[in-house]
Amino acid sequence: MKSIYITTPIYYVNAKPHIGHAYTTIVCDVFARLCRMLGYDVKLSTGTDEHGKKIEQSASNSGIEPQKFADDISKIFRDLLPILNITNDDFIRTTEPRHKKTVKHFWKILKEKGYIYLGEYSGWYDIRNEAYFDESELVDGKSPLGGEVQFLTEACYFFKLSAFGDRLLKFYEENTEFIYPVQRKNEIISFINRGLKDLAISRTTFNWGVPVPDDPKHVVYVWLDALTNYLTVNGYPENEDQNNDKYWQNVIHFVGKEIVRFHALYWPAFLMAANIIPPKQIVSHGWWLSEGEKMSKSLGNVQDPVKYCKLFGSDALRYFVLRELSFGSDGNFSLSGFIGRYNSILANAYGNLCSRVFSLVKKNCNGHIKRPSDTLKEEDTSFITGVDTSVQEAISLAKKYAFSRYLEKIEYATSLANQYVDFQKPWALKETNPKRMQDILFILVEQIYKITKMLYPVIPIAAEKILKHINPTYELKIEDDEKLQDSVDIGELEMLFPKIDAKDGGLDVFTDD
RNA sequence: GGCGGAGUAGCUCAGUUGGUUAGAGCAGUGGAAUCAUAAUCCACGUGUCGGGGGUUCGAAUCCCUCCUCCGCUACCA
Repeated sequence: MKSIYITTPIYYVNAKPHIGHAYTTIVCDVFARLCRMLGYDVKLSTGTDEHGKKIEQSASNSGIEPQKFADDISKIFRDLLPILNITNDDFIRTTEPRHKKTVKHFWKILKEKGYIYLGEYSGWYDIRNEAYFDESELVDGKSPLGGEVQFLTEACYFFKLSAFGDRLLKFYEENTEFIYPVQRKNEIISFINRGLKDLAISRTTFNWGVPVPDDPKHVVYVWLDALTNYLTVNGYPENEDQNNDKYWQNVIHFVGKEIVRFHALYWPAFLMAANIIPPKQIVSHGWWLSEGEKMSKSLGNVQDPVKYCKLFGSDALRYFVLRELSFGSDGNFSLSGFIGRYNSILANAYGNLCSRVFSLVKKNCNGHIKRPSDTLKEEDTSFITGVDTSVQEAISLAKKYAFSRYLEKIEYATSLANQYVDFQKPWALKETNPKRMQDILFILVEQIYKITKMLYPVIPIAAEKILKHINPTYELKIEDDEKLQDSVDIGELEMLFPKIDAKDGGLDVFTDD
C-alpha cells in the first residue's frame, strides 16, 4: 500500500482562525480523503505554532502567561477541526514536550554536521517596530516603517544557508514538481539567484521559545522551530531513519503563498544539512478576498468559517471554497457567491436529482429496483459512459490540485443525469412499460452512487447519508469498475441541501457579531 | 529598479507539441416538461482572446514592443 503524509501549516496563535486557515485545512482534508479512497495509507497533520516574541508580547499585554495565552488560542484552532469535519491524525503544538525534544535534537544534528556557528547579527534596529533593516532600506535615516533606528549588534547563531544555493537549484531542477504552482517556483529560484546569506536562527531578545542546547540565553528562531513540527509528527528522532520511513518518502506540505519561501527553501536546506530527504512537494494556494476587498479586521470584513458551518453546514462551506477558488490563485469570498453556488449546484442540481430519482423509485417501484436484465439501449450506455468519463477526468484533476475543475466535472456528470431523467421520462412509463421504467431508475441510482462517491471527499456528511441509503454496505473506495449490488431498496431520505432563500431573515446572523 | 505571474463573453474562469465556425458554469431572454427542493430540460452570444508589430499557409497559443493589475525582492509569523 502506498503511503502519503499530508500537512497543513501549523497556525500561529496570535489571532483566531479565519476563512484562510479554514481553507488550507479543508483542502488538506479533501485531498486526504480522496487519497484514502484511492487506496493510500494517509497521515494528515495540523496544529499550532506558539512561540515567538509576538506571542510573548500579546500575552504580556493581556496580563497572562504565554503558555496560558497559547493554550487558549490553540484550543480555538483545535475546536475548529470537528466543525469543519477534518480527519486529521495528529494535532501538534510547538509547546509540547515531544516537539521541543525534536527541535533540540534537530539543532544538535545541524550543529554536529557543522552547519551552525555562533556569530553576530548587526543592522539598523527600529526600536518601536522591533525589526532590523539593512542600511539600503532606510528612508531619511529612519526605518521604512517610520521608526527611529540605531545600529545594534547582537550575538546569534547562524545556519550556513549560503552553502545550499547550488544544491537547492539542482534539487528543483531534478524535482520539477517540487514547488507548485510554477509561479512560486520562479520566485524562489530568483531569490536564490540573488545570492543566499546565512540565516540567523537564534534570538536573545525574548525568552518564549525553545532554548538553544548548551546556550539557553538563546531561543531557537521560530521558523526553524515551526518547520520541525513535520518531523515531530512523524516520530523523529525516535523514528530516526526518516529516509526509509514510508510516510516521509511521500510528504506533501500544503501552504499559503506567503510562506512558500520557508517551506520550499529553508526547510529543504535544513533537511539536507541533517541528511534527511526533503519533502516531495510544496503546494501553495492563494488568498481569499472578502466581498472583493482584502480581508482585514479594520475593514470588518473578516469571514468567519464557523458562522457558515452553523448556518449552512460544513459540507456547504467545503464545497464552496473548493469550487469557487481556482486553486493557486486568489479568489473572492462573498455571501452572494456562496448562496449562488449552494443553490444552483448542491440544492438544485445534485440535491434535487437525488430527490426526484429516489421519489420515483419509492412511488413507482415500492422502493425496490434491480439491475436490468436486458441489453442496455444506446441512450443508456452513452449516459453511463459520460458519467464514467467525467469521473475519470475528475480524479486526474483532483490529483493535480485542480479542485475547482474536479468539481466542475462532477457537476457535468450530475447534469447528464438530470438530462437523462428528462429525456427518458420514467414517470410516463409506469403504465405502458414498467420494466423499462425500472431499468431507467436503476441506471440512474447507480450513476448517482458513482457521482456521490466522487463528492464524498468534499461533502462527506451528505455523501455518506446517500451512499448508505443506496448501499448499506458501501465502502469508501473508488473502484475502476464501480458497481452497485444487483438489488437496491430505497427508503425515506431527508432533504440534504434545503434551498437558501437569500431574502430570508436568517441571514441577519451575519450582521450581529 | 530587478525577476516572475496575469489580462479570453455581464461575472468567475477553461483553453501550451500553433490548425476546422474560440469553450464551460453562473446571470439574462424565449420555449418545453411537471417525477422532483417552483427544482429540471432545450434554444439563444457581432467576445477587437489588453493595444500594436512580426514569424507562419494558419496564432488566444511563438517572437518583439507598449499599457494595466498582481506577486517576490530574507530575519514579522
